[in-house]
Amino acid sequence: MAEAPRYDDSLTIALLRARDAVTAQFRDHVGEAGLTLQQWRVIRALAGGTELDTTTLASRCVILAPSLTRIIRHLAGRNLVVKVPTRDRRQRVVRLTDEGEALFTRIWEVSQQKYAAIEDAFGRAEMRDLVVSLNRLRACLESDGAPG
Amino acid sequence: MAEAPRYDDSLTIALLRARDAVTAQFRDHVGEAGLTLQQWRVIRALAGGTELDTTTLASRCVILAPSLTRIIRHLAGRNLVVKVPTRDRRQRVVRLTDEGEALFTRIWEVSQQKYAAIEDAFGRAEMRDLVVSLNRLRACLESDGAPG
DNA sequence: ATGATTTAATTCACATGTTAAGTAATCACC
DNA sequence: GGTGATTACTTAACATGTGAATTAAATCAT
Repeated sequence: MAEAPRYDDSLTIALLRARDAVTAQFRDHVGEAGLTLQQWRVIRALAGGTELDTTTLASRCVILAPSLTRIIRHLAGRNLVVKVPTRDRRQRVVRLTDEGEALFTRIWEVSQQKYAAIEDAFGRAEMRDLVVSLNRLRACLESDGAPG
Repeated sequence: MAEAPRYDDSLTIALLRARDAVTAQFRDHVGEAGLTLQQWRVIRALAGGTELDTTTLASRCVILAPSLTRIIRHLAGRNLVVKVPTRDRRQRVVRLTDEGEALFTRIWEVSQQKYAAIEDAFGRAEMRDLVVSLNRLRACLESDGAPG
């Protein structure tokens, strides 16, 4: 068992590299608008007048709650999102401002093109299969199949 | 829970979620040994007496150079890695100490079991296909197929 | 050799990841 | 209708992600 572990085939590494490669396609464009990719995911999730609470936003954007708190504060400081009053005052529900919607629209158009370019390069069917496979992997693990 | 707007960049989200699900399988175990997952990747890459410079290490572990600088400093402070003298004195080549190798061995055994459990849950063939697919995706994007 | 250029790594500044602890509002229940 | 548990979020503390600037050492072109 002293054999040096093979590293290149590792699922973890493959996931990290693939994620890096994909996000790299968008980072510069989003960055030119003064947003990080995480901030952009939040903006996107709220586009079109959608109002969401922190927990739902965190889940959809795959961002942990403490990070989201900071991101929301940042975006609110730039007047891109605003708080929406709620019945349950523990919840923090936000939506985009007009300025936020405008920024979304500006970024979204090019972003879509870049996504389409990835589909073209990799193949539409293969990409759909890949997403299905990734989601199945997640389902397997989250249904408590693995931890020893 | 209201209607969820479709995420057209579901690939990004799927990658993030899958990565979270996979890393979650290892985080607790590695954490009990006092390591983060990134620190563990470094230890793992150096296991078995391997000597590597910062650039190679960063590439194999999918960690950016500035992060790696801090991680190496941290691990050196815990006496898990040491610097190896080099001809080119710009390079920083490191290897594990005996203590580092011992810690690796201790974690590696259980880690392997957890990895096998993932294979069992998801399917060995499917997992191999998934890794191939992820690597092909990366190859497509890095060969300059997409950026506008 | 000398200086310009390139390379390897680090530092800096800020944003996010991650866990644990804290706070305030709601809920369950008697 | 007040008390304890739960929920939703925030803060705090530290580690990493990220891009730009910096330092130090090797290489290159005269």
